[in-house]
Amino acid sequence: MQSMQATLHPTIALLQSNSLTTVVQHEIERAILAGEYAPGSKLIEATLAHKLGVSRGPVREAFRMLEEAGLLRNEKNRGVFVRDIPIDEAVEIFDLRAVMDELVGRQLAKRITAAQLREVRTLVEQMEQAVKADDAHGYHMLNLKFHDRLVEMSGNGKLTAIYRKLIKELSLFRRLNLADGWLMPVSAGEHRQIVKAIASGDADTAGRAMFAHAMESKERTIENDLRRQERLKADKALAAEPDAAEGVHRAAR
Amino acid sequence: MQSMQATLHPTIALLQSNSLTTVVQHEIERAILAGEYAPGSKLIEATLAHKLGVSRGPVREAFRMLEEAGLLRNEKNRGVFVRDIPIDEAVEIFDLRAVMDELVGRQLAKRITAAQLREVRTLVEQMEQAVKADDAHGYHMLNLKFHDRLVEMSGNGKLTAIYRKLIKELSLFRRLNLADGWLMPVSAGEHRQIVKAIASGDADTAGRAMFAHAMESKERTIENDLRRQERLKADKALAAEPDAAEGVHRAAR
DNA sequence: TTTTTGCAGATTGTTGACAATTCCAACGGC
DNA sequence: GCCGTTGGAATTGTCAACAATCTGCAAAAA
Repeated sequence: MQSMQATLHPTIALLQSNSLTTVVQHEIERAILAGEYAPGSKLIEATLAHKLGVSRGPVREAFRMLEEAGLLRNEKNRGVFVRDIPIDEAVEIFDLRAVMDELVGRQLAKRITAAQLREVRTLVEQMEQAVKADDAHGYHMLNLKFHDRLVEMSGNGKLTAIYRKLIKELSLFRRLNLADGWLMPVSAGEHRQIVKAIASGDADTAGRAMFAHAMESKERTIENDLRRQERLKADKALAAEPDAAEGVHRAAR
Repeated sequence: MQSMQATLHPTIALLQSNSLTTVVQHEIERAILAGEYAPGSKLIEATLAHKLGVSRGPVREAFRMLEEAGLLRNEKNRGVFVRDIPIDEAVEIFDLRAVMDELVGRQLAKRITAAQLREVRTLVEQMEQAVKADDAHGYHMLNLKFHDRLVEMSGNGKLTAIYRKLIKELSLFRRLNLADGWLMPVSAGEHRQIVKAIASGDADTAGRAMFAHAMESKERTIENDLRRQERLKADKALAAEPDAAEGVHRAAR
């Protein structure tokens, strides 16, 4: 009798365990992380409900979940908005991630298996190929996967869950996106060091390598944001005096 | 004009920013943390809605939030239950908390103010008085406050939020409650050391002190759980052979 | 011109009704 | 006695309607 459960068609099994609320939640989360809704933009219950072919109830419940997950912000009687992470919060997240990564490194140095080591080495090689091919997007994806796998391999489920939550929130920090074309080779070199330290079995060294790597990307992000702020200020000054520098190509709006 | 906002009566301001969902969420959370709903017990939408004088909608939305917050667990078509944290997850949380506390210690060593130092010293003294008075409950409350204040003083909002979330989940680890009458004096001594290390301004020492303290309570919890498991097993063995040891006073059921 | 007031449309907050599912106990066949 | 079945009760999932609130604009007042 119970064995029939296993033979059910995948689609049916999906509808059996997922309520509409869950489906809606995942779809909205996917869309947000894919950048289909920009940070700060407003989500309208009725519109989404109609688009997904459900009533407003499940949409509202999904909103409450995503709100608690840190992806949406709710203003009573005004609506829900995609959250926009300010630079200060991003920095806080980086500090937190650093100590979490340090723990990951320490744990992995002690308990990583040969198969897992092969897997992360493959990822590092793929990243180095992406650097050679100047494929920033591919590199970014591999980088995310590399760190996600390391955290998962640490064996601490709670840590994994919180790490992923933080990464999702970080992706709402707009200014991050344009930062990664920068110093791919440096980051790639650090990855090789990390794997080496973990493979050596030295917990302290592995922890330090992970911590340092996280702090590096924090510093890179801060610098990049400063540059960005300055460029924006300069842009504004130009807009205030439109008679000067007519031929300069500027961003639209 | 805008200054009027600030002069609003507190009650009005409360109703203005809190929807029914929010109120219900906080009430259920309070009840859970106060132990009014035991871990594993089921919460019925209609019952709660009636008790709080609202319809099921807000209750369901509050459920989704508390689910995401890790206090409730949802089984489709079967209902929501107060989560019961298994020992393995509790251990994971302790490891996480340890590295977070280490970060707190490092940050505080650098940036704690004189006023803040006075405040935590007062808390330590109050804890020592609780030890003398053999007031386990008072000690427990002060201990929670002591650590919460330290985390908050670290100035990292994200860390504070996650720390509090973890503490709430830990409180659902039933077996914890009976563990604290144990070694209050030891724990109290460690607190004094922590404050001393922070006051000295040495980041490494302060971090280590915080880390070590967290690990100590982890070990204490594990030991206590082992003892508990054994006692339970012995109890079961007795129940299986009811003819032996008739006069022994045993827990009901 | 500037500010205020009033209204209409859009959107969110809340509710009660209905559909789908699970639970449980009584029943009957083996 | 044991197992599967079959009702009905309890509970959750979903929906559509209504109430409350906000937004933007246009007309009126200063």
